[in-house]
Amino acid sequence: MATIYDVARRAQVSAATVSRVLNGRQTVDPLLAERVLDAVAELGYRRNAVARNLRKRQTSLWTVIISDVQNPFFTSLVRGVEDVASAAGYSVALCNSDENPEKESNYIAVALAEQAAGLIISPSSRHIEDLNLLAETGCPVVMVDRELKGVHGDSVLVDNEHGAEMATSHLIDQGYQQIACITGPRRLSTATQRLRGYREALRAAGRPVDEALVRMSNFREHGGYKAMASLLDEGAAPDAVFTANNLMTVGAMECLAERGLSIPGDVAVVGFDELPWADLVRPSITTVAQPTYDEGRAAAELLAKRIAQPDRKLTRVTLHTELRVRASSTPLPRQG
Amino acid sequence: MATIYDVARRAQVSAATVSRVLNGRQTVDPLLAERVLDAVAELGYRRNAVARNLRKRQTSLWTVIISDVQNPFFTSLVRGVEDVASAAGYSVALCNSDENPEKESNYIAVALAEQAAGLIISPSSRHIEDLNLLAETGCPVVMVDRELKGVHGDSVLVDNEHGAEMATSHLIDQGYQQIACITGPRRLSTATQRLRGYREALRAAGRPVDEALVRMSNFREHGGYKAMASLLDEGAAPDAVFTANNLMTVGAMECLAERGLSIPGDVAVVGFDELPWADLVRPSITTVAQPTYDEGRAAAELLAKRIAQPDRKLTRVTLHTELRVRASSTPLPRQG
DNA sequence: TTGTAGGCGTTATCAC
DNA sequence: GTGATAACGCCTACAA
Repeated sequence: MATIYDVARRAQVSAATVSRVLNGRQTVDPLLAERVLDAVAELGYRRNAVARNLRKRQTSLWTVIISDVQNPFFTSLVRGVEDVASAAGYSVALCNSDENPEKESNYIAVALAEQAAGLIISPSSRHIEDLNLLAETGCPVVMVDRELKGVHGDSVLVDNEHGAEMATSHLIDQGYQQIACITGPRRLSTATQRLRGYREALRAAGRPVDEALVRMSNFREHGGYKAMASLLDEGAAPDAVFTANNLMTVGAMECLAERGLSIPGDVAVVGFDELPWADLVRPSITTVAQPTYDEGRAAAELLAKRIAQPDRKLTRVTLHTELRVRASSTPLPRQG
Repeated sequence: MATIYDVARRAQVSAATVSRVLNGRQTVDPLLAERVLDAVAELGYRRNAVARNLRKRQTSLWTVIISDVQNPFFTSLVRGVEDVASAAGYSVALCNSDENPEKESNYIAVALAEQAAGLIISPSSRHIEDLNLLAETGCPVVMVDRELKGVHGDSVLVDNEHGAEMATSHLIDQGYQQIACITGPRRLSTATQRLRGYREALRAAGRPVDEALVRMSNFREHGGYKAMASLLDEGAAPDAVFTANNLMTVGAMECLAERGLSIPGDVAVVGFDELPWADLVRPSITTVAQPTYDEGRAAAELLAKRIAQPDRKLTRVTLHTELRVRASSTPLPRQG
């Protein structure tokens, strides 16, 4: 590979001049600039980003750590991040923690070692210290989807509690009596907030909260399946269920189908998060929809702003969810 | 941030010794090693990967460029890559070209500038020269899913033609007469190979290939929708359709549903690629399934091998597809 | 405006 | 086995 010195020699200027031409900040004699550009083209010179990063002590790479690449919620979010990032001149490296604390920790370490310019993360565990270390060394951290108290960073969330309340109230309004809830692991703010919304809705309607109707699972498809099975097997006899994320909704529905239970005839279903191709699934599923793409955009915008002004006040953006009523929770109008 | 010199000073050794301890290749007096490790812990020292990469002239980062993060086919593939990569001590940075040649080109340039240790790509355009440049500078390239002739690199493919043939023959066997085909853009090998398999199956059955029944679209959901609409509107009157990827299958089905056409009663459907949650979709869809996860693994294994032995013979791995017959192509057993 | 020179943090090559 | 010392390729005071 040609270096800046090779270019300099060929253009008969100093390496400094080459650097200046390439970075375009300072004024350079047009004649020299042209010679440099010619030499660059002739040699096929490409700047070594590693050397540049070492010298400048910073990269133009953002690290994005999401907790599940296979969940369409996150991939849509990533699209939002990418669009903003590339408009702002950054590249995005996506990492998949797979809800695995060890992998997450690993990727945080890589971001630190590689001097990432910024990190956007949907935390799947409580690596508060690691994240703060990152922030201290000048790599701003933005949390998305999930909150992690004690981390010095901006965050983008949705009104989880409100969304869960809407979902549950809707089931109450539809006349269901034994409404179950399948939520995620206690360590994740989304899981606990959605559970809180469920409880709040019951309380507001004067209903008791029956703990036998609540399951904490793992936000994965199989987790939803197992939780649903456990609800049915242990005699809680739900006539409706609120599932706190999209993959668990799928799992729960598979469990119901396997047992020959009809939706919503035997058990009604409302899920948090949209499912892609919702229109191909029968029955179509009532969901609490999040603005996933916009969450990604918002996170990226916060990151870009913080890089520009490191001492900016910490901000927390909350976006809104929306209840989309479909067939899985509306028993009356029987389809022909 | 502490540097290696800070550690050296604290441990009262030279920087070289610290480096040796950290890299563990050479033998170091256990006493000194312990002092070094203590100093590392006390200072919270973390090695600067950028400096290390500059000096070693190589990274431990793999770049993976896929053409659509939102397509579950690719996310599953990425999981395969990740598992092998992390076992081999590499980190994976995922980039989404979004079937956009410009974005792709950009990410290739980044991989080059950042001195990636290797690149796995599902090419969405014909940047043959860029990829060869990469390969020449010591960053091996592995192509996956799609073939790009003239690129110096290994590749992992599936038997696209055979899969398409199975799909089409199956429709013929089921008695369909007017079998349409919706495939992807001509520049992608997957699109042309699957089209070829479709034609081959018709020919083998002694059927004419009616070009009015063929559409080349873009491998996206909306593309499948439009192609299906065009088939219906322009009077080709298909009674079955073979769609050459998963997203277009969804689009085509949506189009059929919108027009009140039943599947498979009015039009049968067989799609290439599995759909996630295929069991929730009604009717369930007959597909040509690919071993997506294994494709990722295979690509990663080829990359690891090539890094170990740069002069290894170029190899091309072909994995097998499998026809999974479901309800969308089997008219007879009417479901109650 | 241009060139010289030093350093970003590591690792590799020498002597010792 | 250990310690100086010189790169790796680039950017940026500073001097000219």
